[in-house]
Amino acid sequence: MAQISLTFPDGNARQYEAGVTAAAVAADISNSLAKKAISAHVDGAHWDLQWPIEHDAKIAINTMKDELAANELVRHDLAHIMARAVQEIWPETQVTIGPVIENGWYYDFDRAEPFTPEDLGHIEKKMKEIINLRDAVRTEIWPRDTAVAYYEANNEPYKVELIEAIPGDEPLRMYWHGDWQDLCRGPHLQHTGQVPADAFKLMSVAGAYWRGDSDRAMLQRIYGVAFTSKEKLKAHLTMLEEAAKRDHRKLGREMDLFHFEEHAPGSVFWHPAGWHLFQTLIDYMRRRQDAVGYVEVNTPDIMDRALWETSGHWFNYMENMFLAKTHDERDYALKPMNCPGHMMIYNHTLRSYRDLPMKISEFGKVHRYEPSGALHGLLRVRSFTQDDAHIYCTPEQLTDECLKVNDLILSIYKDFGFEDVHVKLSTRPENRIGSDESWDLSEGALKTALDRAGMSYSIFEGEGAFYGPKLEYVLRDAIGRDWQCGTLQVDYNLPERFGSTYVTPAGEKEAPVMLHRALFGSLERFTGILIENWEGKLPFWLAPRQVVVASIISEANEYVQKVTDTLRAAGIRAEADLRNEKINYKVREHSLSKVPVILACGMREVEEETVSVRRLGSKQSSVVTLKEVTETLVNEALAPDMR
RNA sequence: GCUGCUGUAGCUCAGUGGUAGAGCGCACCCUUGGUAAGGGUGAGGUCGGGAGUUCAAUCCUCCCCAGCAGCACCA
Repeated sequence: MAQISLTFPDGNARQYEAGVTAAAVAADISNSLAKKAISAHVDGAHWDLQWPIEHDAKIAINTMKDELAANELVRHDLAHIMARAVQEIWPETQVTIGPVIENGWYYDFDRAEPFTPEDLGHIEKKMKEIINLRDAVRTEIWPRDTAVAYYEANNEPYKVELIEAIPGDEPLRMYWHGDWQDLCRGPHLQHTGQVPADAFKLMSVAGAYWRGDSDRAMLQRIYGVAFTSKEKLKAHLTMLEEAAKRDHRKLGREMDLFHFEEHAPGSVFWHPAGWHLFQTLIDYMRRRQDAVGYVEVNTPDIMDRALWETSGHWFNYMENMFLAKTHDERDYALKPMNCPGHMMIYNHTLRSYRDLPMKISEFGKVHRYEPSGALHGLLRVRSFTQDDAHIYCTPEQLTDECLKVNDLILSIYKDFGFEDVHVKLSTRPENRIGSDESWDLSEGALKTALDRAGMSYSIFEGEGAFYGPKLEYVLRDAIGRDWQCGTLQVDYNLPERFGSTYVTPAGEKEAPVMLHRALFGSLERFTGILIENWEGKLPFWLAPRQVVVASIISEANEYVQKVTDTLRAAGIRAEADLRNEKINYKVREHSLSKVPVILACGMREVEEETVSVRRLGSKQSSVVTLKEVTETLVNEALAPDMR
């Protein structure tokens, strides 16, 4: 028997016979480790304790204390245990796939009857029974024919399809949790009792397409969350409750920012306060763009079909477009993008290389007929305002311009408190226009710009727009959720389709390259993200209602009005609250609606020409002079780029 | 769009085969109160829309619309 050498994390090595299992290695170290062991890492690969090790390797034995490995195993075993529970309760149910995801797992089932919320309770109970059985987990590698025959005999066509999709040279591994069997890559725990029975919870049932394909069967997916301890589960559930409190749809109502109506699904009715916030964002962006050479334009919302045929939208984007036919049968469409309008402006006169790069911006309201199920508050709407711009430049200027956009976008996100930004590069999709050469060039330009900026990014093959590849800027908010906002796209196609040119130094006409970019992305979405990120407690400069001046007794009303007028004259958004209510009541109400500053005035303040300042989130108040508070607030009201 | 669930007063929700209720909010009155709900009175609803079953539908059935969760799609 050949000998192999296994090196432990502390640098020591031991000799074993080839084919030794990680479990045997653990047992060789100590009995207690053998009991506590859950898996191993062998040369960095997550390794089932039952798998044989054939070669010299680095090895580390994992216990429940190794959080990453433990979570993966617990969640993966729970996926199997849940599938077993479901098949024990409803034997006619077919199983498909059940992967580990962030915080838990899911498993997709095919069953005629829908699972109900009550069913989840029954399944959970059955799962706990299975865990208590402490059934051994074992694994084998099967020949392909045997596996296919087995699943055909058991009427599990989904599994047969899965096997057929696995490359022929890959071994097929089977796992058993007790008598229940599943095709699975592994690794797994040693017995079901290793799963903490009190640290998981089934969360919800939802539809999901087989293999993620909307043309295929709709399965039923059960989601679960699981951790290594009851406390961690509890912490996760608490976090979910916190996230629910931040829901911008709820806060939008409480802060009286906007609402939706069933006759305009996916379109926002902005209330005065919400619209003020929206305009504050536009003012800010307009200043930032003015500072770096953009010019602002405005183009029509409804344009003739012919324009959309030229741009390619009519044939490539039709299902997302709102159409408008007039009584005389002329076909128009509401713009789903601003680019064709900007092409008209670019093309309106002869352009010189001296005009480039030319940066045309527009706060353009676009309409897209999104699938009904996609709508989600402000974050996914059917009519939205883009902080859109198109940069026309020469091929030589392209990379530099991409870099400038990248710099601007990062600087802007920073002003809003977002420093954790991920970039996704989406490359040519199947449904596209333009030559492969132009796609090579545009994808290359984006990659070069990212590399030069030293940005890390992930590539999403085939997810670009139909006219060009795109960078997507994804923001991570205060509670770790990701939101796609800004975008930068390179386009060789539209200038060509619209016959756009510029005159070169040599007097020849050439086609410019075009960049599409949006930094907030959608003002609606960005507003929603800001609300959630700050839990409605917006920074002073963004808060639509900045100050409420509240009287404590009615004798102070005149003074309250004077304070309010003083602040308003200084440019602060202040309101007087002279209602015949107790100060407790006023404080509570304005705190709930997230007004950042409450200034209370009673007779003391009247006599001393002061105000009692209470900041949102603070339980304390401090008395300062009217002059002083005005100066402080005027300073705080400045946007970050004005300071 | 797909699967499941939901739709009752401005908001949050209870309720019933015999045409409706609470709390908050709103209006009015009393109360002038010092930092997260003072008290009283009152006004608000074709029970999402349409059709069907029934002597009778807010409730049961079907269709449509909208919302929620997830999937698919996306800024």
